[in-house]
Order: sequence, then structure tokens, then C-alpha cells
Amino acid sequence: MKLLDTLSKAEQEVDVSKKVKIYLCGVTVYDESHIGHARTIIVFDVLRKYLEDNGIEIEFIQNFTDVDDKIINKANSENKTAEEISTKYIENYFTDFDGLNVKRVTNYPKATEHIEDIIEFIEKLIVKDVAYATKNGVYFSVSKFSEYGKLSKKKIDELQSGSRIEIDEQKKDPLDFAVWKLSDMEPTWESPWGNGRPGWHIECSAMSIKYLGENFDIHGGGRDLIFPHHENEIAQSESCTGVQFAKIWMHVGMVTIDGEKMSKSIGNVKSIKHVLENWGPNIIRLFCLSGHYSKPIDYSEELLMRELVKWNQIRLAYYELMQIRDFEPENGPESDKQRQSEEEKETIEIKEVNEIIIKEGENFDSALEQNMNTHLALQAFYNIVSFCLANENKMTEEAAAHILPEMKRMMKVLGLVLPEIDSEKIIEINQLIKLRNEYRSKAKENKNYYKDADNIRDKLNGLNIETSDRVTKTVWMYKENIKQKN
RNA sequence: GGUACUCUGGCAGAACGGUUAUGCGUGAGCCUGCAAAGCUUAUACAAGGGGGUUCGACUCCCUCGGGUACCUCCA
Repeated sequence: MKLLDTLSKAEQEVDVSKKVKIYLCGVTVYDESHIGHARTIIVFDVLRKYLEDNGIEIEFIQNFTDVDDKIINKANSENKTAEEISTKYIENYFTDFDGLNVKRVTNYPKATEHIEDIIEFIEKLIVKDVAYATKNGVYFSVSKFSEYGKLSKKKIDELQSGSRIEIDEQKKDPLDFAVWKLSDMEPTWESPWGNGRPGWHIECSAMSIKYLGENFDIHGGGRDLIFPHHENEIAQSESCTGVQFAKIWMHVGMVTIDGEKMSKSIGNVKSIKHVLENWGPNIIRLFCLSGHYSKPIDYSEELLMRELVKWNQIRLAYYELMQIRDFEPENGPESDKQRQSEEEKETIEIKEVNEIIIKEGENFDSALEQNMNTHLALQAFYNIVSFCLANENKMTEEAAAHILPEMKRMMKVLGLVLPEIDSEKIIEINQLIKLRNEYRSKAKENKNYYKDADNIRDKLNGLNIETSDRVTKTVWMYKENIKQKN
């Protein structure tokens, strides 16, 4: 599998000959997660699911930044402790992402639980003379790392002309960044340099190396983390260890809202809670995977509606295949000759089904292999769905037995989930559908029976079941609560 | 201002130095008791502008322009 590496600006092969080690920069837990977080994390979720589906072992670490000025500010304004704030939003995180069918990663380390590792890391930096202590804290000396700027393609002298850098007389160079901030205000920890808390970037260096080693496979996050966060991580880590940090830097594009940047000041932040309530997890996942991960994607009601249409097609095809064996065989008495020709026909049809399955299965895999092109992978999946819907007559039990495993595999990789079919309820549902269809055929002579048929449909609705009358059969589906709002 | 990314048909969005991407939408038709859906078919000579390289460019190079992101809050 190849992935676009930000550092080399080229596609790099992921080494799958051994366990693949992935580190994803997670969220700062001071507020609700939004659709932008969802996209990044869903992309990585599909990456891991694809690798795992291919029998590749992974170790996947995603941190929580639970010490940060924003958390402290929020705690102060709400008269709570920083820990109360971070705990609340970590819980909130899991509610959101479990709801999006994101599989939990190997470990979710927190900065506050790794203070000792961080202090040890800083000590090494000081010993190597790339960091220095002042009366405000400990700073990494950017000038000591000659490759500084290699990830974000920035030049040090150009950065220095930037005016947004806080002036701090204690720093040797305005570009130097804090690895330890001295402060007696809670939350605070003892350190060789005095009480204080870690800087933003150091936790990721310390924790990724602790869990994944000095050199691991994939390090990622949103594009906005390239500078300064990941640039600084590289500087610290490579200065400390002397070896290459991550092999591949994978960055996911931003989500804009109706063409505008999502920001609190504009007031257009879409929380995951909000979008989940209105669209459910599957449509959001389809949306997040509809474009290439490295490019920006624009969130709008129109685009979500398109995914809803696709999702309904997927559901219909899936439920139909799942229910094939429940449909009444309509063959009456047949001569042997007829039966034989039927069988021949079936063999040809199965051959056709298998060809489609193999072809689209290969397309699906090669799309993901090539820099995780989820757009093309989805297309392969949709082609199977369309084939099923367009060839209702060919969807025999045998055909379903060939198609369903592949369909389920793709859905598993993409993280699309339909409710399990309740085998007890199914008998009742099938009886109702059978009865309704009897009324419907009777109604061809006496229209009064339509009322009875409709009553049954209402009853099914009450059981949270919707029906779709196809040419030869009625397919039922669990209803989904989609409000179709932005 | 700097850096990076990006600019493909009404919209979304891929691939590829030479062949119709595809999907959504739209039109027509089919199916249909009604619903909802589904099916078939038609439909776009598309590549930001201008140069260049090439037998041939959407694809490579230059230039001009638009957009987005980042430039110590950020997924």
C-alpha cells in the first residue's frame, strides 16, 4: 500500500511485512468534537480496517491532549478543574466516535499520564544541548536542528520575519518553542526546572516514541498540524534520538462549511453530535470518504443528500440479498427439460455474478492500495450495488451467497453498518408481508383489499420496518432516523 | 507578504502523455393499487487565462489569475 508522504512529497510504500505502527494526533479535549475531527479520524479508521482486513497486524496510538491553555481557560470560566473539563470531553469523544462506528485504537494515552516520560525526554534534549532553561520554562532551540522546516517546507529566516510570534526576551530565538512552561497554577507538576506543565508538542514526541519506538511507520493528523506541531515534533524527536522519526507523514485535508472555514467566530462549527442526530453514521462516513483524503472537502446539505441517496441504494441491495431465501420460490410444476435449461441459465448467471464480484473486488483493493483512494473504492462498491438492483431476476440464493461476503467485506472496511436482523422478529415480519401480498393480489379483483394491505404496511411501520415493493418481491428494511437537515 | 496545496462538464469528483471515467442532477420512457424506491435510455467535445515542450497534453514546463490552508489556537 502506498501513501502520500508530506515530507518527501511522494507516495511511499507502507512496509506491511511486519506490524504497522501508526500514531495519530488526536484532539485537545476542551470542547465537543466536530465534523473536521470526524473526517481525519474516519480516514485513519478506514486505513486500519483495510490493513487489518488484509491480515496485517497494526499498533495504533492516538493521544488526547489533556493539558493545554484552552482547557485551563475553560476550566477557569466554568469554575471547574482542568481535569473535570478534559474528562468530560474525553467521554464526549468516545460517545461521538463510537456513534460513528470508529473502532477503538490500541491505546489512547493522555499527556497528563506521561509527565515523567516527558520530563525524561526534556532532560535528554538538555543533555544534547538542543534545549535550554530560562526563568519562564524550557525551550527547544530551533537553530540547533539544521533541518528545521523540512516538513512544512518553510525557511527559518522567512519564519523569523513573521510577526505573530510572541516576544519573549528570555528566548534565545523567537522561533524557539516551549517544551516546559513554568507555572504554579494548577494543573502543575514538579520538574527539575520548577513547577509547571509540558508544552504542546512534546507529549506527542514522548508518547509516540514510548509506544511505537524511535522510528515507526505512519504519523498523521489534519493538514493544519503540519506547522508548527509536526515540524516541532520532528525537531525534538530526531534531535533526541538521532534517527528518522516517522517513515510516512499522512495529512488529511480540512472540512469547510459551505465553502468557508469552520470556526467558532463564524459560528459554523458542525459538531459530530449534531450531524449524527441528523444524518446518522453511515452517511457521514460516505461523505467523509467521497473525496481524496489529502484534499479539502466542503460540507453542505446538497452533498449529504447525495450520500443519502447512495446509502438507500446500498440498504436496498443489501436487505434484498439478505432476504433472498425468505422469498417464496415461484416455480410450479416443471418438466425436467425446462428445469435443466433453468440450471444452465443459472450457471451462466452465476458466472456473470462472479466476474463482477472479482472485478470490483480488485478495483476496490487497488484503489485503496494506491494512496487510499476511497472515492474509487466506493465506486467499485457502488458498481456491485447497482448490479444487484438492476438485475433483480438474477439475484438467486446462490448469487446472494457469492455477492454478500464481498459486499460485507467492503462495508466492514468502509465502516458501514446495518443493524443485525433479529431472527425472532423476522418470522412475524415475513408473515405480515406475505399476508399483505395476498391482499394485494386479491385487490386486483376487489379494490377494497387495498385498505387491508395498507393497514399491514402501517403495522410494519409501527414495528420500525419500511417496505419496498420490487418487481417480484417485497423487501423490508429497518427504518433509519434521518432528519436530512444540515 | 511568505510557503504549501488546488483550479476538470449544472454540481461532486477520479485516472491517465493519445481511448466515453463515474456518480448526482436534468429530459424521456418502463415498472407501479398507492408509497417509497427501482430499472432503461438520452444528455455535457469538460479541463482558470496565456504561452511552451511533444507527432499528440486535462495530464509535463513557464507565466498570469482565482481559491483554500498554514505562518506558534487548530483535525
